[in-house]
Amino acid sequence: MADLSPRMLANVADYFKVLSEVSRLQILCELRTGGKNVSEIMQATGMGQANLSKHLKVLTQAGIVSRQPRGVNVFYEITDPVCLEICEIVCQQLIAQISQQYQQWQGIHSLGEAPQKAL
Amino acid sequence: MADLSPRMLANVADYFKVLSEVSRLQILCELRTGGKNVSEIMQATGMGQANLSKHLKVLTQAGIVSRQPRGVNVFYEITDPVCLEICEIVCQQLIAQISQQYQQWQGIHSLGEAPQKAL
DNA sequence: TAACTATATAACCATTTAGTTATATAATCA
DNA sequence: TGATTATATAACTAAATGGTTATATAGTTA
Repeated sequence: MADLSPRMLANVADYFKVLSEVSRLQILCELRTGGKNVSEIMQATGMGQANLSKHLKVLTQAGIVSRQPRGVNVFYEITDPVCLEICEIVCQQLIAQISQQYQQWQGIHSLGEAPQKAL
Repeated sequence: MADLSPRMLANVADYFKVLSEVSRLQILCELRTGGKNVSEIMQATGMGQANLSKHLKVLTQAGIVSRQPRGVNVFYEITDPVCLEICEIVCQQLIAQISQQYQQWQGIHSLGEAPQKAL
């Protein structure tokens, strides 16, 4: 954290809040491989139309995706690669946590028992 | 995002949710330079005692900080450097966004006007 | 053991927000 | 222009959550 002003902390918190909903992460997952219009995202995620529209608005206002009307459709695209970057980092961190917990569990249960069995 | 299972998405969302509150970011800021006990964090942040205790529980359960009772006091410490790493990345991203917006604004307002004045 | 201090928890309130339903807007086509 | 389709918005409900106050717990000291 380069800047520690309350203002900056609030902005960082807001950014994380946008990424703290499964529905919005789903949308970003679908857009990873390229932009899509609303109907395509709706079909891919199975979300309701109004709900999807609201989440897309949140992502757009956060500057994470861009909105481009194209005739009848509206095309959304990820404009902030950082969001995917930090998702990736968090994924790896969570996997590391779980792996670490398992190793601790294994260590506890191998005391005096047959440790090779678990492998 | 390496894994895209709904389970993993939910875990990622939960991780971001922990970081999506100013109070918890404040706590992490205070712990950046080293562990502190509750009283020290309370004084540094000005948070209420019960409120602080709840936030520390959330951070602990997320595996981001560790809890170590030491006599009467309880010592908290960051155990997950990834949380600071991604905060830093988001900070830089937000600064880049604002800088970019300013340059766009500047571009618009320099059309036909004296562009050097703004500098 | 009693008093004191540090921390955690319970109960409560107010606010926020995700999802749904219904409606509005805007573009296309007949 | 009217009908149709795609997207956005308004209104509402239910659930989650941050902050506060009061109380409980646990370690320390007299």
